[in-house]
Amino acid sequence: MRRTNFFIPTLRDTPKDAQIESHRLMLRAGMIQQASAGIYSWLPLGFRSLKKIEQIVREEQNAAGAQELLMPTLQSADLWKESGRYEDYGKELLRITDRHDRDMLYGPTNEEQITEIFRSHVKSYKSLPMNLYHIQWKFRDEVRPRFGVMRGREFLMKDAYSFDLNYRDAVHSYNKMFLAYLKTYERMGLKAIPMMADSGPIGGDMSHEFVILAETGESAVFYQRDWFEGKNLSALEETANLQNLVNGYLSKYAATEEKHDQSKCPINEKDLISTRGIEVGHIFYFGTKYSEALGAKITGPDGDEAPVHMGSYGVGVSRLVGAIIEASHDEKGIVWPEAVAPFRVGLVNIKSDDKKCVEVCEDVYSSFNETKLDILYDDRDERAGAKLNDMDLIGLPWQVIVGPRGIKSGLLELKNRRSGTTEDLSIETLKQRFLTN
RNA sequence: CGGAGCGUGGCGCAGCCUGGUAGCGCGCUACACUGGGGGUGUAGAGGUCGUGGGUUCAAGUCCCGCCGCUCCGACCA
Repeated sequence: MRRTNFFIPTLRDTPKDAQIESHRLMLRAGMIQQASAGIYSWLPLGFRSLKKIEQIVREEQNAAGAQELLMPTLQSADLWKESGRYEDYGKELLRITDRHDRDMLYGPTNEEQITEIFRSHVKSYKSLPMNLYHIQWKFRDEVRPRFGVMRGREFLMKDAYSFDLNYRDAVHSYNKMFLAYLKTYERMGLKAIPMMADSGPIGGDMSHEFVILAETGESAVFYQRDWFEGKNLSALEETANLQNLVNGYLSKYAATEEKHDQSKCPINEKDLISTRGIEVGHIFYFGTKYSEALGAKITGPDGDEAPVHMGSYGVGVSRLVGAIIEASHDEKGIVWPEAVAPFRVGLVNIKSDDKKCVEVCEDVYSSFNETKLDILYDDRDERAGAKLNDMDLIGLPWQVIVGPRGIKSGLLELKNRRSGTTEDLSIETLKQRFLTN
């Protein structure tokens, strides 16, 4: 993509409303624009990262055997009255009335809807296990939205719902999701810790929050000092016993503020790290809470009918964009992990009226494009400083810098955004580095 | 929902106390010089001062209502 054809309204000044670094950077890098409190438009650059994150979530859900579908954002209130949550959910639920004066709501979550789908089609244990998910916009009318997309009112979330015959099978489904989550976050370059958590208004008795550590995180978290030792996700292959794998992750102490009680904590205070974290996923097993309320019953092998056992599994997709930036930035701007960067490589022409520089840039640009490798070519007629600062702000993992200085000896510069290290390469070496394999 | 604050060109702000020609920096447009970390000069464009009412000869400025946004707290993916 050419920068002159790609809308990135970067800001030099920091908008005063932004309070935390990820929010400031998203605004400055031209990724989002606030539409109203807690509601954002995703501009092209932000949209690209959002979609990359969404796609990783999707791939890992599919790999774990979940099936994607899509449920609407607007729901009839009827099902919610049936489950009792229309009354219970309180003011966070955005209630709407249509022209016929029917009660509607903008879904904050979809347990009722998915249960309705399930109950009208699935009657036998032979169809189980089943896990259905969608990636859809949700709305929770937070009293006080803040921190940009990390705590918006409208947000994009992946929510999966598992259906099983009994508790034992449900735990297996839960474990599969548990491990899928670890893989998902790892692919995004994040270290997420599963923590014992409260299940909140969704209800249930087994629940974990996936938390990434960040000083500016919204909640206090506690975990054992040596938590990360011996954790190896590549051991997550299907060969092993799922429960053992999960147990391995849960063997060391980690809990959110609500669940943590120092007086009852098995870990000595000096071996415990107290910091802050951002919740980027939450999984629940809640048994038959909704299936009973909504009459989602299945017939077992013994011929008896019983409510299906359910779990739900959320990933805050839009929140992750902010969370990743919160966990990965420096004083110059964003530092994207490669898998979720809006573009993998940024190409900077230092001297845009130099014929030779243009020629080399066009060469690099077209050969990267041919292989569908994400590249953003800053072809604007700006000063070098402006382009380089912008590139650092946007935070693409690699910068290819083309200027007259290097061109003389047939070299261009490759800079790693994270480490800041640069090396001089020939065009051919550069192409080989990125375009092979 | 309790407490606090802010709405003035695209962004950041001054002007309000003490009423009297709407300003600054950045950005934007054109041209020239310039060209490896946001350069310089010249000439420009751009504002219903959130909104409705009131006081006054006169309101960005004073008074009242409303709306929006932000911060602290309580709450949450």
